Amino acid sequence: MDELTALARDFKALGHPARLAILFALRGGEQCVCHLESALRMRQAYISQQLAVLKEAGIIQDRRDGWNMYYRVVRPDIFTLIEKVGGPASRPGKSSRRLSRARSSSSDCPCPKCSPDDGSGKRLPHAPGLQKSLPRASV
Amino acid sequence: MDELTALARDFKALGHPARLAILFALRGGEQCVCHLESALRMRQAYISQQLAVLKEAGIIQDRRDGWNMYYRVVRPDIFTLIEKVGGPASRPGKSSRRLSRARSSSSDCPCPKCSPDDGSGKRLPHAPGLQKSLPRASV
DNA sequence: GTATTATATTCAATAAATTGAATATGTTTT
DNA sequence: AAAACATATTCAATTTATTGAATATAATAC
Repeated sequence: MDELTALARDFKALGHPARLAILFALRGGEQCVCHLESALRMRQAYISQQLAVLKEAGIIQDRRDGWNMYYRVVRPDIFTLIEKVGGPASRPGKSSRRLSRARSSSSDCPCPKCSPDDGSGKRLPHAPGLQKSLPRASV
Repeated sequence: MDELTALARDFKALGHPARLAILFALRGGEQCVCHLESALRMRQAYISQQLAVLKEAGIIQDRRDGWNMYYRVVRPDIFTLIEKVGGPASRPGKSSRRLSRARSSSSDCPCPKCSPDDGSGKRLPHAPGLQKSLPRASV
């Protein structure tokens, strides 16, 4: 690929507020999706989509551990980069709630990293997930 | 505007190979559009469009001098930035000719900066520019 | 096995970016 | 004034990004 095109592709991957918010959330190290869901107050599917973009761009990588997928930034220069453009850019928690809500609070992430086994193993079971695969219109 | 959104907007402006090529061409200082046209081998209208995007993003500013518009980068941090991500990124002339051709060669820019008065004032007059404003369909 | 949990993918509708072509605007020259 | 020049804008067609909703997949618990 053209060198300028490759560079432009990097910038394009960074050119989205939700993706930047995710990257800021990953500053301290790897995090699972459910943690991002809690911390950023975005829907799970939406986060997964944006993570896929960042992964495709080679900025992050993932790792599975049981139920959880942990994502991490594999190009630390990205952070020095972000600070370069934005000036301070050092308060990840201040992401506004423009994006749709998901989990109720930031302390709501059930992954072993965020809640290192508090004894009460059960967490609010939600509506039984019956998922009948209804056939789609043929066109 | 949201801080992340503002930052994302900056990155988005950089997320295009033609705009990066323009920025590289402006590294040495201000240049007129006709110079960019020659140096980058892109059509004039196309360059103007991309310049407008960069200007809108606050990355460049312009200055008129007689016939010519001179553009300059008003945020030098942009360059340190570009080198950060792309690695070397130091040969602006290597831009591939994926984009349509315009002037015949790089030594073809007629602005006073590039051709500081060579005496032979005349340069290839092209077809007489008759521009009848034909009315457009009403919808 | 089934149910549950965490995450990913697909679909679809809309919005925005890309880019060539045509034309308009502003400046200088004559 | 008109002509020539440098640059900007508009239009339109196409492609790509965005994003909510629904559903699928993979791992674990039972």
